[in-house]
Amino acid sequence: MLKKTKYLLNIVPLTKIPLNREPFFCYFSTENISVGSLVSIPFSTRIIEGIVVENNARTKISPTQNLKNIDKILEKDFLTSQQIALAEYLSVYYFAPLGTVLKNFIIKITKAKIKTTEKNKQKTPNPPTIDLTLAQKKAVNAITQGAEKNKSLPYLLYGPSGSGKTEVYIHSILKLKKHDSQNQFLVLVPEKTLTPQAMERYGDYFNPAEIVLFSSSLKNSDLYSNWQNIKSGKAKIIIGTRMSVFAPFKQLALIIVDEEQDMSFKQWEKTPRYDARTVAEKLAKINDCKIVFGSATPSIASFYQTQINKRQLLKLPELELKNLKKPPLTTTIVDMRKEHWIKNYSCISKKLKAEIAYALKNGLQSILFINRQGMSAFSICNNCKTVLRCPNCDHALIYNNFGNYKCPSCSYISPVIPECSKCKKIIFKNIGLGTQKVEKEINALFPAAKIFRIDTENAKEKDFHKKIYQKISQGEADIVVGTQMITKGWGFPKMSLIGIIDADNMLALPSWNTQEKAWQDLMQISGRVSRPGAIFPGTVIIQTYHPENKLFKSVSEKNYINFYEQELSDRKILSYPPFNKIAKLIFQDYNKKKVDLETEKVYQLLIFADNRLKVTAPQDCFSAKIKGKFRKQLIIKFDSFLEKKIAAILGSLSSGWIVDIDPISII
DNA sequence: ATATCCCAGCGT
DNA sequence: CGCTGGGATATT
Repeated sequence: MLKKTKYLLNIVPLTKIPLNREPFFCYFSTENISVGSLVSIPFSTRIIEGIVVENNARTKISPTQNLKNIDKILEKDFLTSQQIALAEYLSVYYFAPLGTVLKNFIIKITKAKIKTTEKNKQKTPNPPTIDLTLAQKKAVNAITQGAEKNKSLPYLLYGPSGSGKTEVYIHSILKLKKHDSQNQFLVLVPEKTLTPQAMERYGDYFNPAEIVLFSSSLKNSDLYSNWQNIKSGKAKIIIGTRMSVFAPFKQLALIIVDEEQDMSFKQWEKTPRYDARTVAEKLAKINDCKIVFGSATPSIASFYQTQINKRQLLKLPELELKNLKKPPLTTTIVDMRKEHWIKNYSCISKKLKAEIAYALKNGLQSILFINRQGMSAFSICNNCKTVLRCPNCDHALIYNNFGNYKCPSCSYISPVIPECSKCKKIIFKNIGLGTQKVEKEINALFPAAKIFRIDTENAKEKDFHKKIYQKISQGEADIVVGTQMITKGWGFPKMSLIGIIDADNMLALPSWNTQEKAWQDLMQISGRVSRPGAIFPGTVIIQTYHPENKLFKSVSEKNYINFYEQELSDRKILSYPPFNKIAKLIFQDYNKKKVDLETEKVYQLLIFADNRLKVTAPQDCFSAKIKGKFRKQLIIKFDSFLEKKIAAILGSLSSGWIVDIDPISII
């Protein structure tokens, strides 16, 4: 009689396990289940999910110890070995528990209905016949050269908007697809760009059945069926947001990171705080495939890589198509200090007012960009000058037109007549600008103009974007006043003027990459009036109280290299990336004293660990209190040779700490 | 998630 | 001395 064989499995439970412990646990199973399988296991008093990371495991646990049996097999071969390798990399690099990381690779299994749209998908692609320019051909050749040996460096495809980067992507894919029809291609795009229009472009060249989207905005069932199609190899072109790096690729041949400079590739709100660009590069290594980063305004980090020969630069000149010539774009910097000399105290300069008037007269449209919603930045007590703050978050409250004050951080709304926390008086003065204030001023200046205001305040309505888009393109708006939201994607043929009302506001927050962010935003906004196919010359007016800032000069000249070199030298002086790495450590707790003690303790620990380590003393976070929790942070700047020392400390931090590697901001 | 362990703080 | 509540800790 055969003795019933028991197999040992090492399994990572999909839950938070402290970093300084082994992430897996050992279980018995009657079946030798393959690595990557999804199982359920008894864990303490509950049943949870886990991923098998080793089978036939030898365990250090003595035979006398009672190991539990796994509960059941949920799905064999759920994750590929490449996915597990990638998860392990993320866990180490970002100091995130492996179980938490693996959760990101799990797609909720739903009974995906067989799509009846299958018939729809039979439409055959209809590739336009376009002759690639010499530069485009060169880029395609570089990217696809030596399809069998993939030891090539990552590429940076650098070309202005309208230089034909997408054609390079598509033709590279076509070529590699021809080389091996089983090849898969990942196109990573920023969150805001993942639209049906983005897919149409690819739909012209590829059979729609082999293109899938991958993003959290998809319905669960769609996401799961796309996930399965990627896994089976049926899906060849995967277009998706940052989370797509976690997809179960079968035979990945090329990764494209489009709009590489976009900050939405970094997940900063929750663990793992990963950067899809960093992860994609690792993904390319693991899958032995090629990777291309594309941008019109590359990130400093990426361009620096080309300078130290870690990335290969491919340049595309502006396309000069006969009937799609870009109209000229003039960028003017307006010194707002001079407006005061001519007794203009409005937030609209004389120059901007004249340009708006000109646009109105000629039936053209304008955008006024202001980086803040509401009527003002903050409000102070008329009597004692105390700033009106949120009781939960300590954040300055923002006045809105309804007479009450709103917390931008936790959605607290004050009574219509709040009182000063200090002197109990009820009169407040609004300081600074907001969308509502600008809207009001414009209304006063141009009472006949049709004005649209776009900010998170009114964007909550369903299909708001679609409606607004339609209204603007039908000419129902003369002037659009808006925040960040208006910067992406849109292009209207009659849009000819952009006014940046308060450019200084973009530089107000002191972070290591504030200038880069402002540069990108300004370039992005300018792009709204200088699109190929636009009919009228574009005008950009930048209003500032600091016209001497070199950033504005680079922007008005559209000189990336100028900006890059200036910024790089500034960063070198301050030991910021790309010369050093940054880690942001935040500790939060309801008890303020505990926060003070804990942050000070870790601060001491860090500075005693190595005196070459640059650590800032504990400081209040930009939002010193969020939802009742007090927050303090430490910023570490470190060279890669100190990584091990840092790792030892970061790995042993108590719960309550948030670790953000390569943070998007240090405030 | 939750049972359990640990210990400060307190009452007898 | 024991009881209790809260926080930290371990979970195979």
